[in-house]
Amino acid sequence: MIASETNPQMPEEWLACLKNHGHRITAPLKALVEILAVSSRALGPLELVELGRKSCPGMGLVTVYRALEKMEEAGLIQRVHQNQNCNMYLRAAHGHEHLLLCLSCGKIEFFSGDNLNELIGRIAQKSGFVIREHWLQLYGICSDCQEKDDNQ
Amino acid sequence: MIASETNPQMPEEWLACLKNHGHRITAPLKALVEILAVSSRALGPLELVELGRKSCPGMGLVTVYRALEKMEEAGLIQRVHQNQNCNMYLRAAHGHEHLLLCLSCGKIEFFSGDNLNELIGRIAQKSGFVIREHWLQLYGICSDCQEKDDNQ
DNA sequence: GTAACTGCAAACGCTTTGCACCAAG
DNA sequence: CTTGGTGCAAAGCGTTTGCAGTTAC
Repeated sequence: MIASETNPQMPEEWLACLKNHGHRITAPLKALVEILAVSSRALGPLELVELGRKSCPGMGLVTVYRALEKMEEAGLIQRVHQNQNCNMYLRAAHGHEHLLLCLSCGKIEFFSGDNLNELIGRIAQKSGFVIREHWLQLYGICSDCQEKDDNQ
Repeated sequence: MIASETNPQMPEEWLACLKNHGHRITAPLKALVEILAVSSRALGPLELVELGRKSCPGMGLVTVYRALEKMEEAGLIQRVHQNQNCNMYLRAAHGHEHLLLCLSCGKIEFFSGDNLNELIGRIAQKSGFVIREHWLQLYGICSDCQEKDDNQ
């Protein structure tokens, strides 16, 4: 099972978390939470206003930036780094998850179960570094996009 | 042995490579190559102009951007992604190298010898993705910075 | 000699800040 | 009622583009 299967109760949990962090639950924030909590793609500020305006017309771009700041600080979302755009956001990893990104459609799944301890120990010894964290991402083509390619 | 040990002949090889790509070898380009080919830290445009002006006074920031474009296109440098700044450049990885970054001083070493085939195969099977590439980075504290911390 | 490269200045686009009004609690 | 949040407009900042002069080859 892949961990990115969406959990329909998540938006409510996000709002509770944001409330706990001292933030008010406003319509724009709620709209953005409902988008980001279930998105299987990383989204940038411009996409987020556009999507957000569907349920919250007139939402300003500035509000998106401020909401992203709050959600990131609350540990709900993470910035996704890709070759080009590093300003896209996705729900934060739970525990020891890493990202698997589709190079064609941008879909992202989470995976876990890497065991890098042996490698990390070896590199630490060779380099003299004390290793604090690691960052692993896999890039490929998701099954939907493979089918699309086959049909062309 | 860590692969980032600098190779003194590298700047000349970079210039030959850039020439092969149809670029003229000018003073600013040469100065920037001499900096980037041997740097053990990722450098941003502003740091690069500043460093470049030591051997090439009056160098413009625009020239740095254009030189970076050429070097990246020629495969000589890569963009380094970090939590904050994603606009810093380092020599490109040779073959199957990955990065090991010092969180304290920014020093970067290359390492190789990861074996993720088993993991990649398992994730491919579970997710249905065809995996094309992977991206692995380790973050830690280098031995110099460990000593500094000890002395404080 | 010619075309690519340079540095400057202006333009551009994304992000942040200031502010008056609004609304959550 | 209080104060954090909103949307607008303006400012800020890193990057890109246009251009006339310069230089590699």
